[in-house]
Amino acid sequence: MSIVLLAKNLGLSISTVSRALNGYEDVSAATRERVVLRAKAIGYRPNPSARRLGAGKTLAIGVILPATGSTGQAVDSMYSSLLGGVVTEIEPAGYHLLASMQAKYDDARETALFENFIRGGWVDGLLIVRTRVHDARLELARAAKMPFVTYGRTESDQPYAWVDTDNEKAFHLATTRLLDLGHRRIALINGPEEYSFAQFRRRGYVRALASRKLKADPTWMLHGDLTEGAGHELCRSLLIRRPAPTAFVCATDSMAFGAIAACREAGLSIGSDVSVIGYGNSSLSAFCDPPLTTMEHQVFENGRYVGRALLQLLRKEIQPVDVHYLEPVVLVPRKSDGPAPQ
Amino acid sequence: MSIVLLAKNLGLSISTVSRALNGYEDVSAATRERVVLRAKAIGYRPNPSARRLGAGKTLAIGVILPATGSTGQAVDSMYSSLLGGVVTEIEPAGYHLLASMQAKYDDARETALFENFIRGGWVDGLLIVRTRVHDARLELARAAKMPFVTYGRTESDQPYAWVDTDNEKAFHLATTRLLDLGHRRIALINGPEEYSFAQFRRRGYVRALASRKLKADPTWMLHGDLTEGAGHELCRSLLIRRPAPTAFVCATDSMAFGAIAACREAGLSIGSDVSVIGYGNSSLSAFCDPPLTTMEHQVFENGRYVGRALLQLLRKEIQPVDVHYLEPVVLVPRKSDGPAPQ
DNA sequence: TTGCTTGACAAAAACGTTTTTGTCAAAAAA
DNA sequence: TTTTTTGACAAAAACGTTTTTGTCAAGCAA
Repeated sequence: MSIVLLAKNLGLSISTVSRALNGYEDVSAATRERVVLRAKAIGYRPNPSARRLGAGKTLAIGVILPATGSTGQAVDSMYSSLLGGVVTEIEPAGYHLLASMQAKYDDARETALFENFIRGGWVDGLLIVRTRVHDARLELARAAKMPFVTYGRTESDQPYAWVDTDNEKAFHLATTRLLDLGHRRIALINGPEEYSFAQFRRRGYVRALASRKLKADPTWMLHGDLTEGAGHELCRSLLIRRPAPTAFVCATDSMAFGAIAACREAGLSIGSDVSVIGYGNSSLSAFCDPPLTTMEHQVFENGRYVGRALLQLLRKEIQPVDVHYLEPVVLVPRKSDGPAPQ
Repeated sequence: MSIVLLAKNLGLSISTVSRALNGYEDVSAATRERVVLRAKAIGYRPNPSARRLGAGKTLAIGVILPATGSTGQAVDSMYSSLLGGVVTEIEPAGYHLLASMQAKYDDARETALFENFIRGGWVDGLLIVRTRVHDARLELARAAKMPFVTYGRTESDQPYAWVDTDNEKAFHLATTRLLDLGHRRIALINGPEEYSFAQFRRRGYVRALASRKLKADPTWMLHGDLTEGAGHELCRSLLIRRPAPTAFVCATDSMAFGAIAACREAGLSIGSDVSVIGYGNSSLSAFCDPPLTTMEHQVFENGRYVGRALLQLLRKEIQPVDVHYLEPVVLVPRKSDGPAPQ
């Protein structure tokens, strides 16, 4: 069922039918309605491939999922929600999400893959996730004149469209909370330092300490991947120091659970001997023992924001500089933290 | 940089260049090599849209992610890994993954979306996830003559390509383990009953009981969504019964964590007063307290299997009937289960 | 020599749209 | 009345490939 048949069926030209369906003004309202009705009646669906070729658009948004973990086989589950939000917004506009994946962290390979993806003409726009402090992907996208939105900020001398969580505020909040509880030996169990979110978090932590005239000890700010295993390992390495920390701020709930495991193994009671704060408000955090004090993070909603921004950028309704959305972060107090032990 | 320019540059016809690049036999080896080299040198990349239109293929595999939860905003994080596996396999073959999403469970809307997706000519093949006992999507895909692989089995009178986990075996294994530990009052905290995996799990559970001449009590086989909240709620409703269960087999680790929370609230000691077994071997399960006895589930690897099967189906190298992969399941013993209390 | 096959390439059609340009009557302005 | 504008549609070009069909010389068999 092509547009040719539909046009024949209506006794109109192909161009009129096409323009009627696409809402152009040089088609009378009566004709437009007739076309739309008949199209629906006989089940006409424009062929996407032809549409793409004709219009020079792919009707797709691309995303390259970063694999994590040493085997490169795990994908951060957060992305499920993020992409869900993006799709929710772009789908009604006729766009789809084209997902690629970077099998394992490897800078040269990633660049090649990314380059091929954007220069190959697969997508009209791009979602760049898990930004690094210096992120080559932005240059590649710009060079290809490909509209993009980053999820997370990065260092760039030109304006770019970003959606991010207020990581600095979040960790300032968490650290301040612990300081208010009387803690003075607070450790930071952070994510990989090449990611910009880790830098923001560290900054929030350092600022909070500084505002109480405390100097952050670099050996108490550790980095690891965002897993229970890393959280466990890093926490253990901190607990054997003397004096040991009395509190831990962790980059993810997963890391916090790992840290809690390490504390328990050391015979410490969570929430009294030692305090742990996570990040993400995972569904589990309310059900573990003790319930985890953590920070709320609306990933799905952020995805929706990203989707809307991308659509507007594609339509040139806005400029990259107009997309600067910093999600506010809320602390969810539960039972994994408490007053500092004497 | 179109194929026209490349052809001109080489002094060859467009058709010869196209056929050379696509490895046809009616191009001499010398010419083919010359074309390939020159294409690389001047950075020629075939335009995907034109390729799709010309060849009548979309070079894309479609998947519709099911949203879960009452708000319809959560996407099961398992899919990140599954899709990661799929992409890993199809990417090198030049295929991409087109992800759509069903915003909220709604049968009519879902069918419409699915129909549009496959009839709209967006994809060459389909991944159907989270199969239901009776799944209308298979009929739709078949009617559209769209190759597909399901992740999970379903009831169908025709052969179809599926990849699934041996849910029945898994729950037989878990239940038998609890029986061997002396438990006689074992409850099943299952997933939503419309999903076929829930049926298989129930079957495994019932069979295990039957093999010890025990009859499964229907009121001890409960269904809920795959969250901590549901696990918590269901477990609590079971614990107030007299006699109460001494063991729980749960459909996911998340549900198990919820169940554990409920047991703890009831003052029960996990692993001695009461036993809980989860499913999925989530990264957390090794780090919680007590470490969770659960079942290993290789989602990423299953995704790879799905990807390979889809490619072979598209190339007509195999038939749907040839794709019946049942992932074996392994029980990972930890500390959340133990001998039945006296 | 003649006719048939084969190897290697070229020409042209096809894919199904969108977009640009063209047409022509009716309405409006000069 | 004549010219210009406008409204509504049609014709044709363009998008960049793949696929089908055609060509023609060289090689081979009759």
